[in-house]
Amino acid sequence: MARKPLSFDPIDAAARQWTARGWEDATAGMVAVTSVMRLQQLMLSQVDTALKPFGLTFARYELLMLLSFSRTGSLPLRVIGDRLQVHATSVTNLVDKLEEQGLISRRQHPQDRRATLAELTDAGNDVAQQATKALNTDVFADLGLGERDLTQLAAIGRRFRRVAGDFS
Amino acid sequence: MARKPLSFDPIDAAARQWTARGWEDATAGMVAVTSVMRLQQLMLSQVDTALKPFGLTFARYELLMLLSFSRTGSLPLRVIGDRLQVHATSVTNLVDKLEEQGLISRRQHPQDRRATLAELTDAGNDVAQQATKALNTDVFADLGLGERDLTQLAAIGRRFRRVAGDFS
DNA sequence: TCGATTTGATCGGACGTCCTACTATATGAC
DNA sequence: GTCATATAGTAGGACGTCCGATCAAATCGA
Repeated sequence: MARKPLSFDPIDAAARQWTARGWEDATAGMVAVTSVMRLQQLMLSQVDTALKPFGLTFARYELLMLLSFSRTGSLPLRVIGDRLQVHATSVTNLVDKLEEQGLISRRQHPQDRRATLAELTDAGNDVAQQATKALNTDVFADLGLGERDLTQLAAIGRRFRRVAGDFS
Repeated sequence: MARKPLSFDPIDAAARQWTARGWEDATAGMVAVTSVMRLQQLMLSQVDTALKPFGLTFARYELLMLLSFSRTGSLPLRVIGDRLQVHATSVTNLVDKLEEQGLISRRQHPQDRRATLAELTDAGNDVAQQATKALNTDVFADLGLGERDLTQLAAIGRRFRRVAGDFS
């Protein structure tokens, strides 16, 4: 798990290069983007590790939870893609895998014959609940950041997502 | 490019579900992780779009810039992996592609016969400089976040990366 | 009503990431 | 000096993401 830490902050090193070359008006943006890239990598790694015993990845877990939050335990693939903010082909891919695992099943949409519903199976529901428990205690409940950092991170993220057109 | 925005914030919706089910001690962490995932997706998309005219992705661009910042324009693959915080196989993969594009070349390490150096070519250096210009003006200089948000994001990211063991 | 357009889902391909396994070389211990 | 261990890089495979193209079904417009 643990690779040996560097003796310096690589992003800070990049920032110094940026400034030294006269790109100071872009330095803050470069640092922000690079930081988010690394944060995602680290967080995803922690999450996937916690999910591994259940045969899940974060992407599959999110799909499962989305279904478990829905009224009927089923949603059209199109809606899943919208909510999860991923491409339609990614949804097809995830649904294929989860269906192989027996955690969801595909059904015909009653009205629209083009559409397909993904429906949670009993096994899928069980796994989702257990995985949530593990994820909450092993990762989400203690990320290593203070309450204040978490709040600010959420707020900044929300602003960026709104500006980027995720929601209005 | 623009998918139609949702009428609500999907992460906020998830947060309400979390709290409603009594997982409030994990809600803030879940929101932080999910936000970072989405931020990364959005930022990477913007960056890759800006880089596309140069035949580059962000991963390849970072490798190029790392070399351009080095004294000799060349680094052992191992060092590249450490700095970029990616797996050795990812480095091999990136170096393969960049070498095919003629932007870098592989060389023998003078001392260690196991090791390989990646060296920037003249073409690689040119592309890196042009790509940086585009990236700085098109993306980094105006992310859509305020100065304050950028600073806080960098600070929070730095704390998390340190706790996660990236550097000391 | 009937043709044109849009929409839902899938296939094939590219990309970057990780992991395990493997080879070759270097280093350390005795 | 020799053997055991650690390190550098690569091969093969899995995963999730995206894009472009495709096909069928729904919807819109004249």
